[in-house]
Amino acid sequence: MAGTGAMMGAMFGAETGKLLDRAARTCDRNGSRLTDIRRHVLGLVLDSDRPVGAYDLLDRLRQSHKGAAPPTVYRALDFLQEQGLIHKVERLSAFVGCVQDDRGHDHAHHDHKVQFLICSVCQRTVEIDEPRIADALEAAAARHGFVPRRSTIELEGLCADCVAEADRAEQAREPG
Amino acid sequence: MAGTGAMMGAMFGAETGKLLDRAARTCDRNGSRLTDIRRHVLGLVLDSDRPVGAYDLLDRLRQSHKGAAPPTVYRALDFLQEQGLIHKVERLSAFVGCVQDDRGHDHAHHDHKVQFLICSVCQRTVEIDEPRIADALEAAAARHGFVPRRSTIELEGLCADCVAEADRAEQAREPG
DNA sequence: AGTATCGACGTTATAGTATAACAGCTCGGC
DNA sequence: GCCGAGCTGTTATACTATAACGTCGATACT
Repeated sequence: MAGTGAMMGAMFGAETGKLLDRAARTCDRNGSRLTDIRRHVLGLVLDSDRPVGAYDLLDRLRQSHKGAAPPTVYRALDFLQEQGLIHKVERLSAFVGCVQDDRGHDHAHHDHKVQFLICSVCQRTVEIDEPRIADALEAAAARHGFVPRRSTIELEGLCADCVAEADRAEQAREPG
Repeated sequence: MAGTGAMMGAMFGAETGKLLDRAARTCDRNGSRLTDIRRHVLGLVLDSDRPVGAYDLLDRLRQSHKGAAPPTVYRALDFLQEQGLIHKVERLSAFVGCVQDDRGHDHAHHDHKVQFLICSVCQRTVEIDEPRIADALEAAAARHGFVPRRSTIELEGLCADCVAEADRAEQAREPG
């Protein structure tokens, strides 16, 4: 019986496990509690290779937490967003993990400077971090006397893989 | 009985009326039909000084179109977005008008290069058009082999008016 | 130990946003 | 007149999110 927290870790792969441990340390530093449910939800998000919707998470969470209901998962998601451990992709109403380096840059600042590239075909979403984009937006805002708080910068289109795939399909139809 | 279309125009103010006529010409040029319902929904959006939700529009639409249901308004909204006559503000799940100059710049291009400043307090939302922001985002996308289609660039914060209001309230509490 | 408090969670109900599916109608071209 | 395409009517339902209230357990202070 070497601690239930450690048992939870075993439910995810090694890679995810490392990230979860890192997240736990982040929460410790913030004086907040990464409970079993929160840790589990974070694990589910991290284990996915694309953004996950709240009700998808709920279905998966129920496999281990029978009593889980929508508020269960939304509360966990709210917490994880506050900790900067996940982000919401607005266009998809779905969530992606964002576990930084331990000594990673200031999250409070980082949090509203993130950008996403969202593939319309495969839904895979990558986070990019080009401060100049958010900076340009904030500069424009300042010219309107606008005080910024949170930005949503998302670009929907085709990822490199799906472009290549589409090209291949095109070639097949018109081999000349 | 001088045409029902003209009668519809009378339901909105002069300013909105002009924009509606302009929108009608845009649709003509595109070979698409600005029907009564679509025109009415566009008028309601244009008449509001802040973004309007679909079900708000539905309530208002029902005052003249008794049988209107959610699909009625969503269809109109889809059409108007395709025509570039309105935009959706993702953070609010609400819609704002965007009727350009008659000889306005290319809409297909414009459409995915728009940015919004959204006030958390009063909800008023202004559209800004800083090509450099969208350009920077697309340049970053290109470096990932990503082919862009539509961007969502929204900044939530406090508009100049609400900042001033907040300052005044602050002064009142601490007059020193 | 007693107890006040606070944060997390359980549970039920409901609000808010959006679309599926199919039927009927109208308008313009033939 | 008839056909086809596009627009609308209608019903039902899916999906996303939160309100409201009760319980429980850990913590800290007495």
